[in-house]
Amino acid sequence: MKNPLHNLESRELAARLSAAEPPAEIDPKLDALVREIIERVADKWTMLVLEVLEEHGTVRFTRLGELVGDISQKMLTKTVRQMESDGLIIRTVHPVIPPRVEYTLTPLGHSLSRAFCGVWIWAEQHYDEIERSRQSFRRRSSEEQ
Amino acid sequence: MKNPLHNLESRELAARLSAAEPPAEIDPKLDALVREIIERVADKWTMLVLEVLEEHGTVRFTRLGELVGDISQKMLTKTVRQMESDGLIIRTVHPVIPPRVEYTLTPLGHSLSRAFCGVWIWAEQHYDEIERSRQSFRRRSSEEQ
DNA sequence: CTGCATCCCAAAGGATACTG
DNA sequence: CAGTATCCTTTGGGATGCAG
Repeated sequence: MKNPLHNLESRELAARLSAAEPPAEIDPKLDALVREIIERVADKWTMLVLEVLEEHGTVRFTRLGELVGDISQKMLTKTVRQMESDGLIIRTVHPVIPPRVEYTLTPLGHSLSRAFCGVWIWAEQHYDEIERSRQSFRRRSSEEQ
Repeated sequence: MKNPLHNLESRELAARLSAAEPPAEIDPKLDALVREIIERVADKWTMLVLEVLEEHGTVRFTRLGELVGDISQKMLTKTVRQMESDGLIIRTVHPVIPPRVEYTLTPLGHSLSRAFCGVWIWAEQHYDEIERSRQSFRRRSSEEQ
């Protein structure tokens, strides 16, 4: 029992067995898997790397870091390893000195990029609305004494 | 200078001024704003709460926690406060005892939900592909001695 | 150049107790 | 019920040094 909010099972269960709510239309295992993916993928560095590779194609390690922005090399390494493991990017090592390692999106990575594209557009369209909302929220918060 | 990967400005700048690369088509300030939104919004708890509210409409605090899953009440509070500040949800307090606080998506929240919908679908369609990719990655990693 | 290893600090997040 | 406050542990993530 990890979730402290989950201490009402009997009541919940009874309500669920008796009541209006349909008996859960989704497979809980699949749901957990999908959630795990969402949690993994809803990560700022992952999304930023994805975006950079979508825009610039094949990119080397250091250049990738520059394009992403304020990311440490440690986080960059970690992020690309994870993305490689998930099949989002391929990592090509050219056995030369100095080493040359290139990263590029896989078809799976491109498909995620397209899926996430809607969120970028949304952010561009609504950032000012969010900004205003934050200001009014701060105002409301401060004026309640 | 926050990014240790950024120590090549002079070369970079020269290359940028001289070369093939178009002189940056985007306003850096706006880019920073959009990135901040993405970083904020590409958060697992935010996305899960968004999804729950999209599916269940108006929901009370405790019920929201149950539906989201393994979230502590501390994180739930923090997440909904932030989402309220960003204008994604509205929080309605009914002055009764025991207190009744209800959360529901704003139009802005719904629009983000729709934008992020593509990622959910992507996750459902590709989770098995990711799973297989991870397994083969682990295999490749372990067999290189 | 592209990392990995290490140390270290700050932020995320859980557990528990308490309040209106 | 819906939080806030506190304490504590875990993780994220930067800095630095070193290796192939």
